[in-house]
Amino acid sequence: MSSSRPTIKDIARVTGVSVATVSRALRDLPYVAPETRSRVIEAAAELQYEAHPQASRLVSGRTWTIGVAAPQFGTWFPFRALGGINSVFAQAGYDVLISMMSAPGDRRRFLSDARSFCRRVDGIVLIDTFVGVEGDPADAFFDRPVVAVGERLDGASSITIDNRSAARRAVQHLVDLGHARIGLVAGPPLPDLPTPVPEQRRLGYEDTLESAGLPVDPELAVNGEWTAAGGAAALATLLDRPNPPTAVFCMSDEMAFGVLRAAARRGLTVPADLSVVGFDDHDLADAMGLTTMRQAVDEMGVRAAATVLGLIDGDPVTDITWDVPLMVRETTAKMG
Amino acid sequence: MSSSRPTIKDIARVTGVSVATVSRALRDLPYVAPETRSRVIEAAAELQYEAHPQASRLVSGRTWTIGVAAPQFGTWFPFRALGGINSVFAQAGYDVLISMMSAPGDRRRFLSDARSFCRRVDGIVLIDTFVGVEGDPADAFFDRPVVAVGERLDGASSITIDNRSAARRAVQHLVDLGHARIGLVAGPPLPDLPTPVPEQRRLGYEDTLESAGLPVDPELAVNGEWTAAGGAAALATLLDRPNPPTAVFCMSDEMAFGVLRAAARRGLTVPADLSVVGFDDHDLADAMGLTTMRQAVDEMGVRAAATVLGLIDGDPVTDITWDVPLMVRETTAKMG
DNA sequence: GTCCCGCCTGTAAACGTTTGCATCCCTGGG
DNA sequence: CCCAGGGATGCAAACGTTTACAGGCGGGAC
Repeated sequence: MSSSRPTIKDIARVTGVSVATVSRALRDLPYVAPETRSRVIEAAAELQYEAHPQASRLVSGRTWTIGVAAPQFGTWFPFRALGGINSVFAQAGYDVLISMMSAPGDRRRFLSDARSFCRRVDGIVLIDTFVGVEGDPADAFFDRPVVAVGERLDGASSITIDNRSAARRAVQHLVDLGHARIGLVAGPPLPDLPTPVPEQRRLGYEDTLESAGLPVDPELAVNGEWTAAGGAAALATLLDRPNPPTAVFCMSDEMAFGVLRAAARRGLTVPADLSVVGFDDHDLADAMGLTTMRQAVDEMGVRAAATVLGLIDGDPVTDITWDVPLMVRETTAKMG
Repeated sequence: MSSSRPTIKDIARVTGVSVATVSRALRDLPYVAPETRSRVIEAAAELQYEAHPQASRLVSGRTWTIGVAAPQFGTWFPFRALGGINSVFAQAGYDVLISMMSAPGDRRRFLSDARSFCRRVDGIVLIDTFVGVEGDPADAFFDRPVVAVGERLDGASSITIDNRSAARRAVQHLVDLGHARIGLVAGPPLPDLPTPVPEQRRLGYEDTLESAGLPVDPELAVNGEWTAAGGAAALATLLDRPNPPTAVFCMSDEMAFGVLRAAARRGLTVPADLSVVGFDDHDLADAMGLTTMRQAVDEMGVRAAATVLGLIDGDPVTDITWDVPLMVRETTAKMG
């Protein structure tokens, strides 16, 4: 009784009104006399009263919490998105509960526990979880409003980019500079994460070559890991080909960084000897002078969060396609 | 009644026992007949029953949630730590609630709302929040077990590194290679985040110079932002000095990346013309060949999480100092 | 002077668990 | 044969809110 936190009853006793009135006064509900309300608010401030979250959640059903599911590949993309997402929810008074998928099997586990996850949250943001690829709509997994970032999902709002078109434009940039032998540093399909992204980016690459009348040479496309080391290894492979490329398109900036380094080690100057374009606009891309396709991940996160709040308020489901502009910097130049 | 989730009462009705027995059976408490227990478990599985989190939290006081507070400077450090932290808690059946501090003022707000944050969690992990610098112990803010990563905090367990000693060893490495003019690319104090880290690293830098009998030349120490661009700008400044350094120690890897790029632009070869050592062991450090001081952030996160779980179980408060080994790679070489 | 209606307030029933306590039954020891 | 004791179970009271419902009170319309 001494040190424990004050309850709504304490406020009621102190102010001489009922708990119902206190509850109404504190939540700005109508039908409370102005003078009563201010007395209650004052007493609550005095006693440093705060409603017990679990109690109010139990009865009202609102958890004032949003769940965010994110993969842990790379560290860059999901965290940036999380930053944007968090800022909106913090502002709106929501807590953010995260479910990170790091180990293999985590994704499956998340999906099978999805309904239990839903009970703790009022809405859900999915980052690159590719829930829809199995063909089920959102409500097969979730009974809360859902926004998917990175994929379309039936029954959920979505924020996506057009990977194919973006890749097309990246490669077109190289074509426009006069390059005819353009390599592809591709990321492999991810184990445990059925993403169509690598395939889309590859298709975009091929689209542009074909429309430019250039041959699609399988020798010029190599898979590396989705890391800088993978990019470096991939470039090494490309440069060992009998007829190496004069430019490369990398499916991610991290791979592009590896490519830049591997090129330097081989004594090649970028962009004089080799043009490089990446994908993402990684935090370091600007400082590295990397030409790349810009995904404004934090802004996408902000938008995703706002969309969830809208869904909770009854807004209809929407699909948003995000613009991915080409950022020309210093790793691409006219063919020699 | 039709579509809503089953409650403990439904299980009780189906199995013909009381709700109390169901509750005990499902939580592995003693005093339940083996046959009763299995009947209950079976029925629960059949109906896909799961206890309502808010209800059980309300009465038991356990939230089965851990709060993690992290700054958003850089994107690398806190997210890596979060990965490690999350893996442990997921394993242990805890949810993870995050409180990211991105905007100026967020830190103060977090601290003033700390008690309210506590009500939602059973324990707290603080990443580089520097709560202790004001001189108050942990229980001035929190009434839950706390583990601080990156600082010591009275009344809380902690996982820290010795920044001064690590910086000393980084610079000693350069001294050992024969360098006599060693630059410092320092990060500035962070607005809104009273961290002693930059000062400690600077002191370590000076320690080594002094013990090596080298002058501490203020011309050789410059502040850049804690970014690659900041590092690049800092190096440019250093190289414009009348008597430029032959080696630099950078307070972070991101700054070091900027330094590497700025060096290349100036036509300097690393490490032939300039040795560079960083601090952190950023995800890209290995691929970039950067010599650096390794902070195994994910492992620190794992340890921090395990420590919180220990505190919840009644373990005593402990302070752990993490080892920061020098990773010699390809950006440092013998002088001349 | 009534009546009606709308503002304000209180009473009490949820919400779905956990848990202290009482009860019942069965077994084994005296 | 009785009684102590402990395992198994049920009853009911919490936990701290929100909210449906029922009044009470006052003022304006008639």
